[in-house]
Amino acid sequence: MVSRRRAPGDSRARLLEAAAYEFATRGFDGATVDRIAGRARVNKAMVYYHFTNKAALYREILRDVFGAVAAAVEAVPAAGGPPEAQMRGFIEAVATHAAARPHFPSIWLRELAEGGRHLDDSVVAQMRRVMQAFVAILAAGRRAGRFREVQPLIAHMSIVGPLLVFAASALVRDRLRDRSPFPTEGITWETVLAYVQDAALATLTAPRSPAARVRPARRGMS
Amino acid sequence: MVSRRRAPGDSRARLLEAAAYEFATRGFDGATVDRIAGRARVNKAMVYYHFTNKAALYREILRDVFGAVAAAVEAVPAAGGPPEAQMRGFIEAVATHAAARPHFPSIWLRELAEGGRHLDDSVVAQMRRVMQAFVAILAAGRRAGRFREVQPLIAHMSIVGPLLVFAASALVRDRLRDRSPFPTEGITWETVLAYVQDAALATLTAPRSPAARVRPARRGMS
DNA sequence: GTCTATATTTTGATAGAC
DNA sequence: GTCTATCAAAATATAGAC
Repeated sequence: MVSRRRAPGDSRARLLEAAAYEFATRGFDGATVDRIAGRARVNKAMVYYHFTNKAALYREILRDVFGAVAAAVEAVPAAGGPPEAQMRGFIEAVATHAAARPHFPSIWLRELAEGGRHLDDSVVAQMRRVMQAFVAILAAGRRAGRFREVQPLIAHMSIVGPLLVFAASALVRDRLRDRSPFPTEGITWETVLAYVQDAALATLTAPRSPAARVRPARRGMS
Repeated sequence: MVSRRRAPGDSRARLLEAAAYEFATRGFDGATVDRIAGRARVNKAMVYYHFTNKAALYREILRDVFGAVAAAVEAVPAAGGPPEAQMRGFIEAVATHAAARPHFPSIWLRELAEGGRHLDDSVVAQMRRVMQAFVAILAAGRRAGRFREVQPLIAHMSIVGPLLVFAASALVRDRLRDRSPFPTEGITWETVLAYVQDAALATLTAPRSPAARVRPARRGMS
C-alpha cells in the first residue's frame, strides 16, 4: 500500500459530487469551474483532465442521475402486482431517488426551465423509459378496470411536479415559515410521499371526472 | 407630438420585458446585461440608468410577478361561494397567470432551486399572501364538512407543482414526443387545468386517506 | 434620456513542468 | 495524475459627452 494523502484516483468521483452540488445550487451558468474544483479539493486543471469541459461534466451528471431513476422505476411494472400497488411503488421510487440524491430535483427543475438545452439524446431516452414504465402501470390499471383513462403526461407531471418542488424548496419553505399564519408542521418525506400517492390514486380511481359535469353529457346519464 | 423612432420613455418597460425573457430562459447568472439590452433594443447603459444593477432588475421582476398572482388569488376566497368552486377558482387563477406571463413559471422554478437566494422579504410576504388565501379555502371546506384535513403546504405544492412544471416544460415535452411510445395529444392548458382541479378535489373530498390503512388504527374502526 | 468608450473582474480553458 | 502560470474571452459596471 502506498501512503496516500487523499485517496488518489478518486478525484473524478470527488469532482462529480462537488459538481452536482454546484450545478444544483447555482445552475449551469452560475456554477464555476473554480468553485467546483475548490469544493472537491482538487486542482482546477483536473476538471479538464477528467472531462472535456464544463458542459461535458454537466451532461455526465445528468446521465448518471437519470439512468438511476429510470432503472429503479422500470423495475416496478416489471414486478407486476395490483395496479394500485404499482402506482404507489412508482411514486415511491421517484421520491426515494429524489431524497437520496439531493441535487437531482434542483437540477431537473432548472433543466425544465432551460428548455432542456443541455439534455443530450441519451438523457431524453432515459426520460422516455421513465414515462414508458408509468404508461405501463396506467395500462395495467385500465385493463383491470381500476383506473380511469387519463392523459399519461399530465398524470405524470401531477405526480413528479409536487415531488420535485417539495424536494427543491426546502430553503424557501424555511423562509416562508417565519411568522406564517398557517401550520407548517407535519411536513416530512413520509407525509409528502403518502399525500402524493393518495392524491394520484384518488384521481385515477375517481368514478368520473367532476369536470365532466359542466360538459354536455354524451349519452345516458350514469 | 414629437416624432418618435421608438416611443421614448418606455425603455424601462422594454427592459423589464426583455429581462423577464432572459432570466426565464437562461437564469439569473446565465442572463447577461448585454443580451437583455440587445433584446430590448436599448443601450446597455440604460439598464444602470433605470435600475441600480442586474440584481435589482431581477428583484423588480419578481415583485411584479408575485404581486399580480397574490392579488388575483386573494380575490377568490374573498368572493365566497362553495368551497369546491373556490378551490377551482384558486387553481384557475394560478394557471391563468402562469399562462399569461410565460416567464413566470421558469423563473419561479429556478428560484426554488436556488433556495430563494434572490427573494427579498417583500416577495416572501407575497408568497405568504398566496398561501393564506389557499388556507382560507381549505378552512372553508373543512367548516362545510366537504374537505378532509390536509397539510396546507403539501396540498399547495401538489397543485402548484404540476402547473409550474407543465408551463415550464413545453420544450422538453416536445423533445420527449419524438418517437414516443405513449400518446401525446390532448395536452392543452384547458386539459391540464381541468386535471389539476379534478385531482385536487378528488384528493380533498376523499372520505379518508387510503394510506391510513397501512397505519395502526387508533381507536374504533369506522 | 441616450450613447460611446473603457475600466475591472471573473471565468473557461490550455500549455507545460513534474 | 497533479500542479503552476497564464491567456483570451466574456461580463458587470461606470465615466462622461451629447
